[in-house]
Amino acid sequence: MASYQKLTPRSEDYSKWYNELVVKADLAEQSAVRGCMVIKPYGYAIWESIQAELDRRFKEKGVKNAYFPLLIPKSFLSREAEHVEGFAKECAVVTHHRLMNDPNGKGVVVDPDAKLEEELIIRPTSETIIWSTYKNWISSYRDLPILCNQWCNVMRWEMRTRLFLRTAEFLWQEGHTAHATKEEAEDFAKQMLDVYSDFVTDVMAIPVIKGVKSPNERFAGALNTYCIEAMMQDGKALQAGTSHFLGQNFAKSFDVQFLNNENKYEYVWATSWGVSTRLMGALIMTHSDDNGLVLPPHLAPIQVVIVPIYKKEEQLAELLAKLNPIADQLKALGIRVKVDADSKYTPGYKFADYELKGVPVRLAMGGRDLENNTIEIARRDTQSKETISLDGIVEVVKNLLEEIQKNLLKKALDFRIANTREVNSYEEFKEEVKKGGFILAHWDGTPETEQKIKDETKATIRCIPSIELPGHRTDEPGVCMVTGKPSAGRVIFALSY
RNA sequence: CGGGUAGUAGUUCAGCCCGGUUAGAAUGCCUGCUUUGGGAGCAGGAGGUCGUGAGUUCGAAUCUCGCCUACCCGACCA
Repeated sequence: MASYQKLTPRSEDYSKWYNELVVKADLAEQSAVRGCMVIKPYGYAIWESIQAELDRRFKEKGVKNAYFPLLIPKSFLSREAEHVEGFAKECAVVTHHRLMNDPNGKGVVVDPDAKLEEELIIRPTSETIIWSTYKNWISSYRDLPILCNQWCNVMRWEMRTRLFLRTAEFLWQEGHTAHATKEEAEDFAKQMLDVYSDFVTDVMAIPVIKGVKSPNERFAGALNTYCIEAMMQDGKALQAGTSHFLGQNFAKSFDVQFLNNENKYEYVWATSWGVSTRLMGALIMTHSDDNGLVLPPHLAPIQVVIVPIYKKEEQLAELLAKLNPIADQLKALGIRVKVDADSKYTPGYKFADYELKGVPVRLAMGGRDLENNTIEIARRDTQSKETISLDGIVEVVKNLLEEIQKNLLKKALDFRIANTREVNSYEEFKEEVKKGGFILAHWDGTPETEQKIKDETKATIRCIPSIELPGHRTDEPGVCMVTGKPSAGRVIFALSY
């Protein structure tokens, strides 16, 4: 059960607040293995909602789910030069296939005779195993496009881990598509970014900026990485999703060619795109407050909790006679409702606990309400509550859920706008970066300059925005704040997760 | 992976410096009664090989070393 202790306030220690919230809201906890988390039922329910909604949207694009193996032959990774360079440092490697009793002691040890001929790596991403497979699936332009996605776990041996934000093992989906033309592949990568952007905005109520990654931040092996970037409450940026145009890099590395309608061989064009359990971190750090989690209604496992306040069993029966029909009507509208008549906890305890868990709307009814034909309705996002007439309560709740959804998005967007600013000199930039938020500045487009800025300020280019930002023009030319060389437009700099 | 800090009941922590009764507290948990409009009260009860493995010692939660895990700062990264 939840602890009585309050969360560390965000203003005191943001990082501590986050860590405590994840555990106390019952989302996830540490496991015995470094960097690997246990996602608890309440947290997993949220992830399942994310999965279900995204999966539906993928399928609308014609994407089909499949499954590729966890283990990848070590040699596959090195087929694509940049890819191996990007991932080699953080791969877990399987070297043996058997254990044996320790001949001089207790327990078991690795059997030295069971060494694998070729070592296997645990997938940090699946491009290589998938492209080695696609080679067998593709021979003609009639086989294209191939649009596959898999929901799975991957492992990257991280040095410094945090629940949901950066774990050694994490859950994600990875889509991998094969196309006959460059234009089609590039277009598909952008379409999938739109899917992410719409989902994160409409369902998670997190405003995002669509854009393109600078070369330094590009996915290892991609020609272009499109991304959505969100701003957390502490002003740091978080990459919420990426979609890559892979060109023909993997097709060439794995020799995947098709015969076009002129009977000529061509290499296949590829994309890959993914979002991970990191979205859970984005969700938490966008909306939640010092009292706990705040969930957007579209994603909340429980959207409405109903708490009867009673003194005697007879009174509970009387209250439930009123409350159960309300719950049924809400359920009939597809609203996820929980009636909590458990006598084990007092109403006050329940109020605090459901706030910690982020339930968007709470209804409470007691003796006074019975007399007056009223009910108390409280919303999690603003922490406000009022007592209203029972008449039309179902409609009121339904509308309130939508209002909360909108309000959360607006609040987050207002915050982002308030913390986005233009900077023109590098001196000013150095000062402004420390304050957090997004900084729009001119950059000469070279990796060297980007690296210099990163080394000196820790800020990186989050993206070259491809959408209009409220109150700012980013597409006007200027001069690089560092080198004075020409710049095509402003890019977004920030400290990031 | 480097530097720092920490690990004792489900949880938060005291005890450790200065080794020596049966290792404590709060909270949570279980039982009963009583309560229930913002984390209720009383009574009783269960719960620990002190992260782990070695070592020092007559004796280790306490001293030494290795390892594991977490947190903070770096490097790296979704």
